[in-house]
Parts: sequence; C-alpha cells; structure tokens
Amino acid sequence: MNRGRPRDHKVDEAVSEAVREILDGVGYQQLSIDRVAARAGVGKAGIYRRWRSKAEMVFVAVVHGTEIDPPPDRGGLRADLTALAEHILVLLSAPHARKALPGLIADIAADPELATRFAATFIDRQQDVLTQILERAAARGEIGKGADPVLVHAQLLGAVFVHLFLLGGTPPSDLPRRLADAVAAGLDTPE
Amino acid sequence: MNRGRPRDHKVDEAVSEAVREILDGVGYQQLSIDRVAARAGVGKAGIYRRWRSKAEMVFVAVVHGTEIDPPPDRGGLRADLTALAEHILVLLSAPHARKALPGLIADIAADPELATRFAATFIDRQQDVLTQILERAAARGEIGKGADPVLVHAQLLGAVFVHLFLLGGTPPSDLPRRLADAVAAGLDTPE
Amino acid sequence: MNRGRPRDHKVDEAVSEAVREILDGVGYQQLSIDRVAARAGVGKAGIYRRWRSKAEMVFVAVVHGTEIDPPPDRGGLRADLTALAEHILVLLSAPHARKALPGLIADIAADPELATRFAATFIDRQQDVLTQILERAAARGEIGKGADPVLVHAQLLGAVFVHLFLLGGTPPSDLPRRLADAVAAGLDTPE
Amino acid sequence: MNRGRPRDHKVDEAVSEAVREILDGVGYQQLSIDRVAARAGVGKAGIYRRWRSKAEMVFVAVVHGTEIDPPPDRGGLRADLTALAEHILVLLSAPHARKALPGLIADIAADPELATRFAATFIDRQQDVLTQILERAAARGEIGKGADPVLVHAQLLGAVFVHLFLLGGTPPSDLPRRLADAVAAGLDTPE
DNA sequence: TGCTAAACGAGACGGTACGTCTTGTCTTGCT
DNA sequence: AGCAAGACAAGACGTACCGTCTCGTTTAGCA
Repeated sequence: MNRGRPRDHKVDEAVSEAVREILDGVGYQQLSIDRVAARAGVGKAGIYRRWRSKAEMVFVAVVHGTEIDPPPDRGGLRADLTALAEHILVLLSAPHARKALPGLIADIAADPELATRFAATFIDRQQDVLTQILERAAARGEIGKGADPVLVHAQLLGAVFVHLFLLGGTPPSDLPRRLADAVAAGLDTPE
Repeated sequence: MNRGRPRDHKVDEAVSEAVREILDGVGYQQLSIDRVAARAGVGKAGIYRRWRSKAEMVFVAVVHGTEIDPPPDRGGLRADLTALAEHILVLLSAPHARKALPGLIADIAADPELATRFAATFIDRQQDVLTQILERAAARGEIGKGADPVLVHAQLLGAVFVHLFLLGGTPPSDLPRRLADAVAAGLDTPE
Repeated sequence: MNRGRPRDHKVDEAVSEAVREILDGVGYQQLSIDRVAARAGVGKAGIYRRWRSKAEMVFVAVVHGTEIDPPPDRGGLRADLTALAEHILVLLSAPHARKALPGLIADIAADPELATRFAATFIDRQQDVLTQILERAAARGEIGKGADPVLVHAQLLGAVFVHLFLLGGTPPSDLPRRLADAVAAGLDTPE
Repeated sequence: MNRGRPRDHKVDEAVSEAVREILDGVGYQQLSIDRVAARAGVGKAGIYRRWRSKAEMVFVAVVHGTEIDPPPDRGGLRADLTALAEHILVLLSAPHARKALPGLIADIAADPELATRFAATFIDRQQDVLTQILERAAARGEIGKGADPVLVHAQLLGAVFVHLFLLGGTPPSDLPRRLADAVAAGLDTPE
C-alpha cells in the first residue's frame, strides 16, 4: 500500500532544469543546494528527500539519460571505435557536462556509494559497448581475441577527458577518428 | 631594496607538511584553509600572502617537485613508454596525489590562471619527455615521423587517470607495460 | 444536517496525552506539532482541524478542566484567601503546567484572540471567586467595600507566578498562607 | 597578553540596536538571529561569538542597563514603595521590554544558566532595594522587623507583571500607588 | 445497499530558521 | 613588513518545523 502524499514529478523536473541552468551560468562549484532550491521554486527538504548530496543531484540531472544505444555495426573496427569515441566526446563536451564533470568526479571520488552508482551507469555501459565492438572485430578476423576492453576503454575515455579537462581548449574535431585509428592500430596485429 | 621582515621559510614548510597530513587524514574536500593554518601553527594571512586559493596551495604542496627527469634511453620505444607510463602512475598514485587530484583538478578546471600553471608544470613536461621518446624511436626507425605526442600522451595519462579515479580499485601492476604495448603497437607501422 | 464522518474522540485524547508526555519529557519549546502528531499516532491535519496553533493545543491540554469550584466559605477572609492562593499554586505548579506556562504565556501574549480566551477561562474565574470572597468578608464586616478584586488577584497570582517562574526553586510550602496574610492585612483596615 | 584582533564594539551596538528595532517591529517570536544579523549588517558568527542564544542576546539588549539606583529616601514607607513599584512598572512597560518579556521569560525559564544570570541582574537588585526600604521603615518604627522582602517583592513585581502581560490592556496609571498602599497596609501592624 | 461527504494516517509541498563551518579580508600586538 | 591570533561579513551546510496539500482509506448519515 502506498501511504502519504505521492511525490510530485514537477519537483524533479524543476530541479533538473534549475541545475542545468545554474551549471551553464556559474558552474559546479558555485552551484549550491540553496541556489538550486530558490531557482527551481522548491524547498530544500524536497531536494534532500530525493538526493543525499549536491553531487548526487547533479549526477542525476546531468548524466541521467546518457545511456548509450546498442552500437550499430558500422562495418569495421575503426568505424565502430570512431563512433564510440565520438559518442564519448559528445557526452563529455555537452555544455552541462563540461561544466559539471570535473567537480562531479571529485565529489564522486570522495563518496564510495556514489562512485559505485556512477561506474554502473556510466562506465559499465561504455565498456559493454566496447566489448561488443571488439567481439565483432574478432569475428571479422580483424583482431585477435585477447584484447582487453577495460584497457582500450580507459584509453578512449581517458584521452577525451585529458583533452577536455586538462588541456583546456576545444579538442581537434578529428580527435575521435585519430584516437580510434591509434587504438585500432594497437589492436589489429593479434598479439 | 627589500623592506620589512623577510618571509619565513618555515611557514612554507609547515604549511606543505600540514597540507599533506590533512590530505592523508580527511581528503581534499575536508581540507580548509583554517584547518591548514591551525595544523601548521600559522596565520591565515601567511597563507593568503603566498597562495591565492586552497587549490593553489595544495597544488604546490602536492605537485611541486614532481618534475620528471630527462628520460634515460632504455633502448627501445616500448621500454621508454613503459618507463613514462610507470612514472605517471607513480606520480598519480602517491598517497597525497591520490587524495588530492580529483578535487584539485576540479578547482583547477574552474580557475583559468591556475589551469595555465598546471598545464605548464605538469602536462607540458610529460609531453616534452614523450616528444623526445618519439623522436628517438623515429631515429631508430621504429616508427614514422608523424606521431602526435599530444594524442599519445593523452592516451597514457588518461588511461592511468581513468584507472585510478574512475574505476576505483588499484590498477593492475602491469598496467604501464600493457599500456605502453598498446600505444606502441598503434605507432609501429609508420602511417 | 451532519454529513460525513464524525470526529473521533480518540484523536483528542491521544493528542492531549501526547502533549502532556512531551511536556514532561522535553518541555514546551521542544514540543512541536510534528512531534505531537507522531507521538499520538495522528495526522497533522487532524490537529490543525481542531486547534489553530501549538499554543491553543497546549492550552486546551493543560489548562482545560482547571476551572475553579465555587469557593466554600471557610469562615474568614484569611482562610478564604489562603484557599484561593493554595488553589492557584496547585494549578500553576502541576508538572505539566510548570513546564508549559512560561512558553504558553509568551505565545498567548502574542496572539490576541487566544489571549481573550485565556483571560476568560483562567483569569476571570479567579477574579470572580475573589470577588465573592471579598463580598463575604465585607458582609462579615472584616473589610470595607472598596477593595479592588483585580488588584488583589494580581498580587496573589503574580506572587505565585514570580515564585514559580522567576525565582526558580520550589516555593516555600507556607507561601499561600503568608501571602493571604499579607494581602488580608492590607485589606482589613477599611480605607 | 591579548592576541588576535579585538572585538569591534560597533558590532555590539549595531546588534543591540537591530534587536530593539525588530522587537518594536515584529516582536520577540518573529525575531530571528538571521534577521538581526541582516538588519545589523553583521555576520551570524559575530553574534554567536558573543551570545549563546537569541534569549541571551535579547536579554542583554533589553535588560542591560536597567539597574536600579540606590533608592533615595522619600521619607516614608508608602512613598518608597510607590517609587519602587513605579520603577518596576516603567522598566517592564518600556516598549522593547513589553514586546520582549513574555518570550524572554519563557526562554529564560528553559535555560538554567541564563535563569541564574537573569535572577542576579534583575531580581536580586530589586530585592536588595526593597530590603533597604523595609529596613528604613523598621528604623522609623513604621513596621516590625520580620517583613519578608522576597514575598513583598513578589507581590509588587508579580502584580505589575499580571497587569501588563496577562490582563492585556494598559495598567491604570495609579497602579504603583495603589499597589504600594495595599502592600504597606499589609506591613504596618508589626506582626 | 449504495452514495456522498468528511475525517482519518501518512507524508510531500514551499518556506524559514537553526547553529556550524568556510572563505577571503582586516586588525591587533609582537618580532 | 612579516608574523600568529583571531574577529569580521557573507553565505552554504544539512536538519527541524511550520502550516498546507494530496493521497488512499474509513466511517458515518441519507437515499
């Protein structure tokens, strides 16, 4: 039996929207629960009822719905990897994500419970996709069977992350292709 | 002409030590300027006189002195890359660094002036080293001349970063070697 | 015509009991509507349906039923006044009252509507009783006719209040008698 | 040795003034620490550094400086008592006091430490004055020596309190004289 | 027996205030 | 002029209540 007044979905939406607006405006560090509540026209209790912390709230507002589709077969390893790298780059360079990610990752790293959730929703999906890509490539005979999807994924995601958040400027537009080429070249001679 | 009392080097040392102790103890987010001042037995003004922000202070205390030596030639591309990856891994997984880096990167990303300094002290050195390594390999004929040190460096650093801060656990001990192998394999065949 | 579900008397009782328990436990300031509702196993709406505020609710739970009986003639002014002072002392020093009164009076003083009600149920009764006592004493010839019941009542009630709530400790057990003596002495020479 | 920046007296003054303005405006219950800080242009920390609670802050702002002077001899018991009653009435019916006292007394009653302080600054002074008055009257032969200053004070203060805070309206202007007469009459005849 | 209306417990809603903590600046007396 | 100490204004933190509301359920009188 469902007791009590049910939660109002409008609150979730208003908060998510306010989070994105504030991220765009002043960034993650200047985003405070008070500010989000005021902007969303929502009580602070309504936020704490849903999320344990600022990081969790932003995580849901920014990362939610970024699930990757099962990757269409583009006919070859390089094309598949390019598509995946492109997808990662688009996710991470979306305006909200770009503003939120460094701070969000810092808070996630300090909160094991949230880290688990982040890994499950974000990392694992991409690794799964990569696993499929590598299996398809192996089936085609492009590469051997020993390729480690975790390592390859770390190279792709890591390289995009470094470009976006450590090198500062806009990454070169051909980054996904060049990255996919480099990674694929490292794979195609079966070890 | 130098007027007034000269700065006391003991302050710098006491602060750096306090920063490292607090990082070890409670991590970057719980480290506050007040706490550092109290722990170091130093006035807050003495800290603000030296550093503009918590991020800058921690940056100096943690990243300072991590300059990489000119890389000894280990005789081959893979060995050189393994050594570099190993170096990066050691830097990033040192206890203080591991505690500080996610938060530090977040604050750096939000502070352009500091971002420039971080890039200069940390990123550029590693890229320089990598440039030397790639030039030596090209001279040996192991690879062609077109290799992009920025991209390769992003793969190395990024992959280590992802393992340490997004995957959570301890990275496999052979990560540097496997990473170097993968990257080198991507370079072998002159494009 | 009485349509709809009638109010459940158990709610009134459960709330009154919860109020008294919480007063005994943590006092008036820590008593909140939420807490009473939770303790009584009652919805907050059920409370607000009956009382406009915490003060009103506590007022009913604590002061209710403290109506004074028509005062038996004890044969003399001093005896009558002692009985009244004793009655007031007992009312005010009952455990719940002692915990509730200072805060309750503060809230009553800030709420004119409630102040009216409090005066009618609490003050006026005592003044009426005192009026009877003074009239009986005048009829006996103990005092003249000009005695002001309001002033006398203020001395009695006020002195008890000061002892209980401003002097802190337990008032001396002979307070009612001594107070009645002093007040009677001030009356008995007809002015 | 006095280390650190000394407290700024302007803060004390600004807070006291803000407290009085807010009391005049909206009363004790609506006076919040946040509101006082904002009105005074002062940080909340500056308030909590000085006072433990709202009650303590208001107590100092409202009751401070109400110390009674050593009472001039007005030549007779009734005149002395009238002067004292008048003094008490003036103190309690001053605008700030009238707004603050009910709530303040409630909070004081719930805080033993503050109750002690309140008794010492407010009650004890008046009792001392009354003791002198009674001793002078005894020396004049107006009354006996057994008069209890505590009881007499409770009658005076209590009666004024009841008039001001329980009866609601403005007390009659001759209240001090009539009260002094009644009390004096109760003392005249040495018991 | 079914219908309607109000009361029921539960708990979410937008707000306000709490008391604490942190930030970056400022002000002492001492060195 | 640098130093340690610590006060300053500002404002965020997470919690607790406020008084209102919205659920699904229960209990009555009326049809």
